[in-house]
Amino acid sequence: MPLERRDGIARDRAAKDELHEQFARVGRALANPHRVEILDLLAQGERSVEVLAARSAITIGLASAHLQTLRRAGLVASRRGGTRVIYRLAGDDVYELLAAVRSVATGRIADADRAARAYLGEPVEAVSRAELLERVRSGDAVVVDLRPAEEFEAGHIAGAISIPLAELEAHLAELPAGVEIVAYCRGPYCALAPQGVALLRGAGRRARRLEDGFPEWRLAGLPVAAGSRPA
Amino acid sequence: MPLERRDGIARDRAAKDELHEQFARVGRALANPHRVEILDLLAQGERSVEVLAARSAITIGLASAHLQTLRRAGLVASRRGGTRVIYRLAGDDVYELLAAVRSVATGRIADADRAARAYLGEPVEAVSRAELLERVRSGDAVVVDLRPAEEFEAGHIAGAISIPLAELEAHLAELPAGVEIVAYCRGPYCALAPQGVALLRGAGRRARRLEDGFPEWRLAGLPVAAGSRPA
DNA sequence: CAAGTATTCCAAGGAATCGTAGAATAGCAG
DNA sequence: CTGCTATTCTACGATTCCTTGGAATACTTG
Repeated sequence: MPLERRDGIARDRAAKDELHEQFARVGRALANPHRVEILDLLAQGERSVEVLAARSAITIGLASAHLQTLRRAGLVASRRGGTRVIYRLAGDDVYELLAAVRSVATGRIADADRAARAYLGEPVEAVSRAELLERVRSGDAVVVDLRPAEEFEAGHIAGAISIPLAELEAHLAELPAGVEIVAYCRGPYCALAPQGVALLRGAGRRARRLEDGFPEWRLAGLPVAAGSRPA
Repeated sequence: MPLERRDGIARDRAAKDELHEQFARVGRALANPHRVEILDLLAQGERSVEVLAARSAITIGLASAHLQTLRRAGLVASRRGGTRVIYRLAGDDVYELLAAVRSVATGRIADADRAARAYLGEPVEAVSRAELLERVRSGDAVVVDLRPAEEFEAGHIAGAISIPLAELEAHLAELPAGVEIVAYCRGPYCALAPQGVALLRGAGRRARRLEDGFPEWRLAGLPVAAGSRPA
């Protein structure tokens, strides 16, 4: 084989290796459980390092380090907001990537499916986005956002009311009787909605969860709202 | 805070950590450049360890180890075929995951975009799948599969002819003059089609590449064929 | 400009991963 | 049953990643 040709192939291989190395950088960013959890949290809206650390139960220093790993991989971006640094997902494609990872995991790894069932409980019938949209229009259902208040404020399904799961029991009386309650939270792997539905049913209410969560609703282009919750 | 409540939260956190750990297993599988390349090769069709090792320029032992990492993560499956072990992608969702990783990488990491351009050359206008379908029906174009013969045999666009890139120059005369030549290969990050198009244009032919590659064509539900190429 | 605080940086130990080389295994073919 | 070959297993050093604790930095706010 002539030298020129061999050089061409070697150059090709080096460029190909470099490209795959770059792809693997994204894989490495997804290779740590804390980073996956942080991405899930950021899908609800932008957050400071401090809040992310608290919600994912790690130290601030560790959260900062993971956030910078994510930033180097292009998955998150940041801005300064007053005295703190606010991180956000770099784009909708990042959430779609996260969704693909979780879907493959639960669909293809038996242990992952088991872990999901252990955390979420056995899957129950969910309300589709289309059905919910219709029933809200006809006043046939009330939509409850079970996430922490700050996540509701950063963005929520238009017309939903905010009742963080911890406060749900105390606010049962505020929920109208007669109509079905549809609860939602962060996404398909968030335990708030299943737990809320179980609590509501235990209290004798008709309740179901919405399929998936707020990020999927927003990405579907359905009506959303933002801002503080009414007193 | 009552003990019962704290226990509940602690149990929750353990279950949540375990779930995120499972998600991260998939991320770890994508965290190595050789594994990414192997997935790209397997998207063309099932392959033995030996062939995968040769095509990705690594030793057999290393290929075997990576394949088992991928299998533990649920991304590939294997069967025994005669004297060899044949690996395949575990499902179409795995290719979609790979596509999401590569798309985020090139879209969000400047170095990755640079590496893609270095390997593939500057992007040129591609033929859409819909357009190609139409022009093949009207006999207005000829479709050339530039991948190695074995990948063509494992599955190709219906009506395409197989001319591996290395043989393209020698088979120029077989390509009809007058009609445009549409070349395709493994996917959007495969260099065969860009190189083939450059060669054809250098020989005075009208040539463009198909957008993406064979896996995307198949996943779009468009007509495919399999089997050895005509002599 | 000074004080306060959120975040980042740094150092270090321990764990996991990577790639190589060679031995061991498994299953087909004769 | 025996030989052959593709694949897997094992052991190892080198490298990278993870986490912690504390020091350093940067920026806002008054």
